[in-house]
Amino acid sequence: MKKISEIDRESYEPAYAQLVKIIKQQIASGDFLPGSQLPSESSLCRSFGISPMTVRRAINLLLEQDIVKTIQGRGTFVKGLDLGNLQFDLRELKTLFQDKELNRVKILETRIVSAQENIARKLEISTGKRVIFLRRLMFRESDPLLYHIEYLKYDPKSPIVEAQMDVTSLTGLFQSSEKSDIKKGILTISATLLEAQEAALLNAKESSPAMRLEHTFFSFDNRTVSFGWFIFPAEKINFSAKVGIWD
Amino acid sequence: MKKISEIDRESYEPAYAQLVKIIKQQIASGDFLPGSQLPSESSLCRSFGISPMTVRRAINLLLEQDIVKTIQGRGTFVKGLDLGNLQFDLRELKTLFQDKELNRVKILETRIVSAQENIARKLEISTGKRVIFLRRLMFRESDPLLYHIEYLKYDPKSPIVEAQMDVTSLTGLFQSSEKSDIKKGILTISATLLEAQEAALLNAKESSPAMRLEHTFFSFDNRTVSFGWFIFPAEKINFSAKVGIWD
DNA sequence: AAGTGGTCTAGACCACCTA
DNA sequence: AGGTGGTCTAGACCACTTT
Repeated sequence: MKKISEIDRESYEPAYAQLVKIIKQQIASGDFLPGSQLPSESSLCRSFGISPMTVRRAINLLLEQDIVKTIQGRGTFVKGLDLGNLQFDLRELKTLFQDKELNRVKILETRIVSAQENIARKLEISTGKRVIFLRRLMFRESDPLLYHIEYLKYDPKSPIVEAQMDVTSLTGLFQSSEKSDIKKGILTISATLLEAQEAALLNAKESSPAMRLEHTFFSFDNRTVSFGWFIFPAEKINFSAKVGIWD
Repeated sequence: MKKISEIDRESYEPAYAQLVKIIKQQIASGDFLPGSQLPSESSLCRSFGISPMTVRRAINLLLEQDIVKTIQGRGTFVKGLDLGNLQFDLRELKTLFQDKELNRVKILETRIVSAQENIARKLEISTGKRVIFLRRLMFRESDPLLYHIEYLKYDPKSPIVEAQMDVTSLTGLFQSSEKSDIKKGILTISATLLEAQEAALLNAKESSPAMRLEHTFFSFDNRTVSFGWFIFPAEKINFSAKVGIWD
């Protein structure tokens, strides 16, 4: 039960974080192979001179990172790779919206239209009702990158329309926007081909591959307030994810 | 400082999980709007009759779920939606590989070839060196769904080749595979068009949209062991993600 | 000075598994 | 019975922000 490494109590880095690092490093260097059992929690307490709660917290973090799995009464074991838990995030998109100066959003069209059948169904209203129709184009250094189409529910009785439009604005969505009227949303990503109009706007070839990110947003009373989709050419952006132990 | 709800100490559900539910429910029902401040941790301790560590754990979970943000010395605040932290997972793919009986994997080709320049660069070997070339097709109920191409580094001196092939098998990757030789991997998802051969195999039309999931895997000594990609027609699969508070 | 989040302790008790 | 993970306590101390 030798200590490979020790917790530095003077460090600004919390003990649990240090323990996470140590264990990850030991796994990465092959001290513990996938499938093998880690030292028990009480053993780790003794080895590192820290209390059970601190060890537990470190283990919980390793669990979240999908590096380890626990079986009550048996022990803690090193996991192998598992693509099923792979997660792609949209940080790349987020960074695009960070710098407001460099990246502008151009509103191509905004008007009130009668909802067609498919839109009405998505917004949970009756066909023909009025909805707000939006078309936006977003640039990265004057290069068109993202085309956005959105249908917003229009309620003249409670005209929070401007607030909705602000909230649903691109910059608002990709920053941590406070005070929004939106409680939840569901997004779906898929592959598609650029139509003529889209290709022209995005400065790309017609029928070339593109990613389509469809969204539906709901208000705090669980009613649909917005439906739409983003289109971006495949060669201009893509998403990456890492699995396993990266250091 | 009225209690809206209480912790049930008889429940099998841990106190911290119950507190998470209660706070989420209160936010979802509009008791705390985005931007507003939550009761302090000590206040929550008193209100619910639980200890600081238990409250802390609940807050940490809300932080992970991106529902709340904390500022030391100021308080805990409700966050609005933030698509920047949106995460897509491949659970849908994973479930496909769960039932081994229904979904079979057909190996179309497996042979040793000389590495072309681009493959050699990916595998960090010199051009012309021998690599293992694999082509697989995966079915969902006799419907071709996934086409997989992979190049494996071939090292005759330490012929762990079979182990590698097993590890890199589709079923192995999407289940929680123990004892793999792979330490980490990086995946990139993008949109593409089906080429003639791909379309024929996948029972789809040529030049129709498809998702491409490229992967590179590394061994425990940080050397590249595998490079390849999955192709699946857009209409047969897509990925969803939820944001905000869903219950 | 008082209130806030953040870390940590040194035990306790429970549920589960193996022997 | 003894070891394992899992939860929880009732305090302590610290860093930070506001008053």
